[in-house]
Amino acid sequence: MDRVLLRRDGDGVVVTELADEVDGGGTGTRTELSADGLPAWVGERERRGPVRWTWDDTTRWYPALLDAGVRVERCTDLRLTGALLRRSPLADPALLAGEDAAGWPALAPRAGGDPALFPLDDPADRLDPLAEHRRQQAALAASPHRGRLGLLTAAESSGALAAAEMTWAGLPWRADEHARLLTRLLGDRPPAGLRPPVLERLAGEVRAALRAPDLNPDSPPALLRALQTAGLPVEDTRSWTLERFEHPVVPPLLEYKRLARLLAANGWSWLDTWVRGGRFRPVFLPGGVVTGRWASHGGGALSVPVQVRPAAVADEGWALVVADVAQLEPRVLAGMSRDAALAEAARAADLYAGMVSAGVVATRAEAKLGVLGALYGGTRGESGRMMPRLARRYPRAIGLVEDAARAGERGAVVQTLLGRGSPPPGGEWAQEAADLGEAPERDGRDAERARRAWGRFTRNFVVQGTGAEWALCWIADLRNRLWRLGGGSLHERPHLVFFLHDEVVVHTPADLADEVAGQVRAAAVTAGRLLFGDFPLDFPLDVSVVRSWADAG
DNA sequence: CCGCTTTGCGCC
DNA sequence: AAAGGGCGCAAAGCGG
Repeated sequence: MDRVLLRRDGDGVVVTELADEVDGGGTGTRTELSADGLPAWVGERERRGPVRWTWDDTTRWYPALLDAGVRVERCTDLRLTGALLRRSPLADPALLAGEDAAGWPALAPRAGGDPALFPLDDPADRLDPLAEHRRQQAALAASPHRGRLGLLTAAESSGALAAAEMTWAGLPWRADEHARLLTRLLGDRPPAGLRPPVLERLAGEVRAALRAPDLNPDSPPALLRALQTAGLPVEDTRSWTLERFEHPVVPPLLEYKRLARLLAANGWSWLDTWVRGGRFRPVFLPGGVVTGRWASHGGGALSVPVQVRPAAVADEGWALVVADVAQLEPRVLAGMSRDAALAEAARAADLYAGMVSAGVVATRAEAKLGVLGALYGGTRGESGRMMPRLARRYPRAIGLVEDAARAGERGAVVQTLLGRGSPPPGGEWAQEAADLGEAPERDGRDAERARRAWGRFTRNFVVQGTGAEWALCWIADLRNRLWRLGGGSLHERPHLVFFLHDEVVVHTPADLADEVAGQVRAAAVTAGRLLFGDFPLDFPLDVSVVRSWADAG
């Protein structure tokens, strides 16, 4: 595989052919290009044969290439792979140290919006991508688990390409459908600063039921006081708290909260801000979550409510292929722990049903509670009562998450199957996480509680993180399969438009939709093999071919 | 007035 | 005895 390094140099670009071997280390042909000339050069080189483009950060290079109609097959995103290697217990930190090494972890992705290829004073320009590449190759080569880390870094980089392409293509979004939906639920769009009619009516009902004529139901403290004055013994105003009470205020208040949430999160101003030219274009941030899940920026992409999904509609003559994995995390746990009994339950399309038929638990609900408790560290109530039974029937799986929890409690770092390391306790991420939670530790009990909380985090980390690795492999393989299905440029072929942890949406010409569905399944099989080899484990998908996202599932 | 924190809720 | 993971976002509240 040829490897070509790109780096900015003043107003231009320096392109260097690299030898892929570490020791070879030599650099070959060096070409200088203008920024304008880059896309054509990349496109031509890509057509000539397989290349792994090596650059500091995909968000700094790829959007401009896509705008110019150039799609690349593979890359190394040094920002992302460096972050992986520097935190991985499978890589030697000494090999990653160097003069400009400190700048790499600090490098932030470019959050889009700014189409300029070369912004002024980019901190990335003070970094040396060739030196960083050599450090990373050395760390990979010296790792006792070179294969796993190599797969992980390749998958992470593919994810960066997929993420950029998804933002570029956008999720098809019918603003007219969305507006119709809002009007149906909320009434006509009000002038700025006023409530829509339906909310105004519900607010009136809430005020009447609480005998609080001036109440602003959007203010939690005011609402709490009004509820308490009306005799409701509540300590907060959450919906699930209110649900427990029979009081005339509850139905209109719950309805008010539901609709106020819709207005605030996905109302008319969301539409104005985030939908342009029939597309919703969130920015996806691969590796944005410590576990390896993606984060997102803009428009709340990772929590598009079911309520507004009717507005995601394929173009005329096109279809959406929506696919999600059933119970990804318990299946991944079965694979990484090589727990044959849990894998056997996972043979069924519904893992929880598989547990029932194996006689482990009596009902599906119990199975789900027990499994979620094992993944999250829930030990209270019914979830906790299931644990001994699960531990007896699935000793390897439960043992793996228990070990991860104990490791976290004693301050050790844990890792995913492919070697992503958990953040160290007491480190930056841990501080932020703790700050969001409780007050500083004051005594032994608080310290003990914090240790347990960290154990729950590391317990979940190994499973959530390995699940994210499966999903990365899935979309990386799917991305290439989709490219081979069609012809023309990216937006003329079937292409990914959305990804959410264990779910993908593909926008495709309608006549290719069934083929796309097949490729989505084939990619899932590939992902399972890449992570778990020939360990017998199913990842059943729920795949729908639909016009609107709302019709999936 | 701004910027940060808190609250609550959407997704997995 | 108690013990539920990860995010993003908007509005209200609060302090400077």
